[in-house]
Order: sequence, then structure tokens, then C-alpha cells
Amino acid sequence: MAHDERRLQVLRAIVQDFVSTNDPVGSKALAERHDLGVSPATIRNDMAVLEEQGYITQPHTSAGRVPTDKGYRLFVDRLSSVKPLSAAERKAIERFLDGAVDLHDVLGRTVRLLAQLTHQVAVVQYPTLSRSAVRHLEVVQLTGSRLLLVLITDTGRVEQRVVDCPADVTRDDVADLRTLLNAAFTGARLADAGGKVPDLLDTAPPHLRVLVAAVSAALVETLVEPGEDRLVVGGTANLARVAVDFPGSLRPLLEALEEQVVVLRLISEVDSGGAVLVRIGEENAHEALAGASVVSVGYGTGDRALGGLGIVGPTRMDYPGNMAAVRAVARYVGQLLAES
Amino acid sequence: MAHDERRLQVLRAIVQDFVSTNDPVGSKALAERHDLGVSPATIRNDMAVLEEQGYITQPHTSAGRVPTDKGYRLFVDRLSSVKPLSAAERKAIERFLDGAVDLHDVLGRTVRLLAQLTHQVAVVQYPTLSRSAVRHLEVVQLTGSRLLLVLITDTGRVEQRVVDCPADVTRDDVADLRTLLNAAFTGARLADAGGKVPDLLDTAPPHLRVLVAAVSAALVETLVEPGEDRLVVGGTANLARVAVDFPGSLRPLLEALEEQVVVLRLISEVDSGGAVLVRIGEENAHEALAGASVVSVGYGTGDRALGGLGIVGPTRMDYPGNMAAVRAVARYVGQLLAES
DNA sequence: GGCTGGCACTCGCACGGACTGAGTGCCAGA
DNA sequence: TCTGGCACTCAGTCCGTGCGAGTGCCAGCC
Repeated sequence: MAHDERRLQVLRAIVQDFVSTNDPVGSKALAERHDLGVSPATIRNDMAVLEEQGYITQPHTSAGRVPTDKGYRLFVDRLSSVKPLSAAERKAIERFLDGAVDLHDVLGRTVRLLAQLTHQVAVVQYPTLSRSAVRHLEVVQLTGSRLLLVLITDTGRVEQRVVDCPADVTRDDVADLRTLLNAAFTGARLADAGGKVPDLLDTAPPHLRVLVAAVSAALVETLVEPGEDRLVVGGTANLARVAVDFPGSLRPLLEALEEQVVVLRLISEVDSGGAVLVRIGEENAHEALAGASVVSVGYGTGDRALGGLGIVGPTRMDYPGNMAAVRAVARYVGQLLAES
Repeated sequence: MAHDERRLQVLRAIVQDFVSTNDPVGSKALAERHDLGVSPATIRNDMAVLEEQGYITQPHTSAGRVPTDKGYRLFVDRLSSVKPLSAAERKAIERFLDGAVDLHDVLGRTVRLLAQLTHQVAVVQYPTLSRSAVRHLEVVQLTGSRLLLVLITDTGRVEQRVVDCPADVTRDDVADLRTLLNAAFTGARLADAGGKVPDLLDTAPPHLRVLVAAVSAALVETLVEPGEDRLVVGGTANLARVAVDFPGSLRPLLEALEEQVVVLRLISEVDSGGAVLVRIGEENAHEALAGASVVSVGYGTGDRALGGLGIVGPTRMDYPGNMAAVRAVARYVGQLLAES
């Protein structure tokens, strides 16, 4: 029906205007600013229907309309077209990320870049350990019985863990241990590492068994520990800019961002197909994020998803633009990590 | 003169009351809440003098008085006594920091702890590389000509850097390189590393010279690079709580906190004698911090300062309490790092 | 049947005046 | 040198009014 079609145009126009002006939008302004081909009165009728269906709402009786979460959802799903990045923006991404010197640097730059492109808070997850493979394991002796185990993954992540051994170990033991560990684990996915421990223990020379057991335990623990899925957050200053969209206070949101676990869950639940995921307002489940939207996507090398990245902002945000930025940055980071 | 003495008591009372209530404090309230032994009228005379001297000011004509930066300065320097931490707080520090599993973890816990104790934004600097010593250097071959150099310091910091070599290297070369590097640098202060490079180059076998040169260059670069002085920031949610103390917006402050360089300079300029440093309002030089105070102190093992840590908050803060907390945490972190 | 112009109605908000009360400075007296 | 008294100042609050944006509804038109 032609009706429905026009009503959707009206919804789109409302979202666009509201996002850019932050004023509830009325029928008259809408008719003036958009070529809808009908009079304000007709738009009013459409708005009444849209409101009844729950896509828009009025803050108070004599005000214009504002999109609801449901309205934004419809907008994102059916009304927004892909907004390609400008050449300048693509250029900026390259310029910004090239010259990064290690993983820490790459992710630090990524988060700043994303915050700058979207004017929102950006979050980037470190490549998940469980999906990474072992590039090298290093054992450094700290004292007689304390060893430092250093894990280097193929994604460039470096993790360390102090291991206390039951007894003093010799320099030769350390060297043997290093050889054994690398033979067993190098190239293996960390997710599979746990399964290799029994084999390793069987083949290890008896006098090293205890040592190998202690060190493998630390290794497996390192990757199982969910706290080890790190997160980089940046651009919180952008929150101050949009403070007006968060009545009450920014506090719950800032707290949620510090509570890495919460954000981690959001960011790491990425679509396996590589699509950009948008969670709007109440869809976020976590209370502190009820007034916020999260745009996230997985990044990876080739077919392997390494982690997630995305942005957090008010529900009143430029979804098409932010989705494009998030996707572009993820793609570029994926490439960058594949090279190294 | 007894006069001066009482005037200082009045200033102290004003600071204490204002910090706890955030209301400009008047002569009557002061006389009621503190045993100054004189009438409000007398206090008014003292206040007039204090105002003339620039220690306090009135937001508007018919309001009470508020301390100026200069007033807080006098309070910190002469009027505040050390406020020992409660047993519960000491206990909390121990409980919080024990069980940390690596340096990253220690500093993460420290920043959270400090934010929680002081209800302010906390910042902790990673142990400065230049003051650390090399515990171990590891070389991992990524591809034929790309090496990953991993530096482990005696403070538990692990840094990595990718080194592109002019030509392919063999496995034996890598092993030799590792031995050479560790022989030359292990145990040396990183600040002295640059000076050891020429010697190392002289003694290195000719076929390894180019390799050693490339890798040493990367090493020296890593430690010279000031960007490598990392920072952990936490408790920004506390800013929202004290938003009222920052009239314009939190934005400049949040930006300054993200601009690590700015904060780094503040935090790393610590007193060599180990005293807690307080910078109040305008004393901070940096514009965005004009309305903020910074309380910082160096932490270290024994006589060696490794880095700085501290808090950032509104000028209206509990100086004695925060100074005590910062000092206690720094002391504990120093111990913790000395052990490992 | 759908669109449009007209119209009465609602209600948030900005403006302005009056009031209140906390706090001050000053002065005369103890 | 301190104190009580007193006149004065002025930010914040409350309240009433007017304005204007925006709506819903209805009768008429295509």
C-alpha cells in the first residue's frame, strides 16, 4: 500500500531530523524540510498511526515526535542505506593506523581513530586468546624456583605469568622446558592447548614432569581466565558532548564502561557472518545501557574472528555513518593484523 | 600574634566545612559548628582580612565564603595534619592488591583501589623504562627477515617491538643474537643501554653486525620513545559525582585524561624525597586542569623511584585523606614490585 | 477513500515582579 | 579587642501571565 510506504518515509525523516537537531520534530517542520509531497495535516495523521504502532512518541502533549527504540530499530533495519565513507575518511584510517609499532599501539590507535570518526566512545577488544595460536613460549628464570612464562601469540599479543615451582630448577631444566613447551604448543590454537597437556606430560622426561605440570597449568589458566580478555576504551570525552542525551547523569554509563566485563560481553558477541550488529536502548539488557546504543562488529584475519570492536553512544546517533565507520575500521585492523 | 593564629583556624574551618558541604560558608554557621570561642561578628572581621589577603572569596555579595586556590594551598601546607588510614582501609589495600598475577594486573588493581579509596579519578604510571633494568631479552623469528624483540624488565614490564632486518636470518643467527644481547644487556639499566651498543657492535662476530645493529637500534628506540611511558586511568565515573564542581563541562578534563601526555607529565614529576605532591587549580599550568587538583607521589622499590601515581579531582577535595591514601597505596605497590 | 485547510485546544516555557532569607559591613558600646 | 545590633544587598524561589509550537478533529474537496 502506498500508505505504508509514505509512513515509513515519515519515520525516516523524523529519525534524520531528530538525530541532527535533537528537537522533537513537528509535522510542519517535516513538511518544509522534506519533499514528502503531502501537507502537514496528512503527516499528522501518519504520525498518529506511527505513534499508535509504537515507533514514535511525544515527550509532552504539545511537542513534536521523537523516535522510540522500536522506531530506531525499524530505521536501522529497513530505512537506512549504507553510507560510504568519504575518500578523506578512508585516507585518515590508513594514515592513522599505519606506523603502529606493536599490538598495543595498533589497538590504541584504533580506539582513538574510531572515537574520532564517530564522535562516540570507542571500545576495542584484544584478540581473544582462545582463538589465537601460540607463536612462541618463553621461560625466564626469576629466582631459583620462580619462573616467568611469556606467551606470544600469532596475533602479536604477549602475555606473562609468574609460576612458582615446587623446587629449585637448574638452567638446563629451563632450557629443556622451553624446548619441550615450544615443541608441544607452537602453532597450536590456545583453545586446544588444554588437550595437549596429558600427552606432553607422558612424553616429558620424568625429572621435568613436575615442572611441566606447573607451567602448563599456568598456561591453561591464562587462557581460560576470562579476565584476560582485555579491552581498550577511548573517547569518553565524547560522552560529555552528548551528555544532554543522558538525563540523570553520565555516571552509570561511565561505570559500565569501567566495568569491563559488561562491555566485553556486548562487544564480543559479534555476528559470525561479519555483519555490523546494532543494539538499541533497552535491547542492551544491562540497565546502565538502557539509554545507549552499541554498534559492534568482529574483526579478524581472513575467516577467523579475533575479537570485537565498536562504539557506545546515545540512542540518538547517526546509525548509518557509525555503522560504516565501525565496519571500515574493523576491516582495516583485520588486514593490519594479518600482515604482522 | 593571637590574631593570626585564630584567623588560620577560621580558614581551616572554612576549608573543612566547604569541602564537606559544598556550600559557601557563613560566619554564623562557622561559629555554631566550630569551637572558635568568638562571636560571628568577630569571625566576620577575620574573614574580611582573609579575603583581602586572597585566601577566600565570595561567589556573590550575599553569600558565604569559599576558599581560593591560595587558601587551599595554605591549608595543605600548614593547616592539615596527617590523617592516618583506618585499619579497615589498610586491610583493604592488602586484600585488593594481593593475588595480582602480573604487572598489568597489579597496576589495574592499584588504579581501581585508589579510585575507590579517594572517590576520585586515579592514574598510575607504568614503571619508567629508563629507570628499569633488563631482566631478559628474547628474540622470536616471525618470518625470514622479521624478528620480534621482547624486552622483560626487572619490574615485570614486558615490551615488544617488531624489527625488520635487511636480509634473511637463520635460526642459528637468532640463537646467537639472543645470547649476545643477553650477555650485553641483562642486568643493565635501560638508561645505560645506549652506551653499550658500540661495545657490543665491536665484539659481535662480523656476520651478525648488521643484525645486532638493527636490533639494538630498536631496543634503544623503545626506551627513548617517551610514548612508551604508559599510563592507566581509572575511576572516571567518579567525575560524574563531582560534576557540580566543574561548572562548564567535564569535557576538557576528560580530554586531558585521554591525552595521556598531559597527565603523564603531572604524575611523573614526583618529589625525589618521596613526599606527596599537591598541585592546586591554577598551579597546574595546563588549562583544562585549572579547576582541578592533582595529588601525586612516586612509588618505587627501595631507593629507586619507578614511576608515579596519584589522583585528579576538583580543588574542593579532602586533601588530608587523599594524600594519606595516595601515599599508602604507593608504599604498598612499591613493596609488591620489589618482591616480584 | 484519501488529502487538505481551518480551527479550537493543550501545555511547556520564557518572562517579569514580588518575596524571602542568608549573609555581610559597619558602628556604637562593653 | 570583642560583641550585639542594624541596615543593606542580592541570589534563589515562587507565581501569574502570555506566547507559540504542535496537536487532534472535522468539514469539504479531489
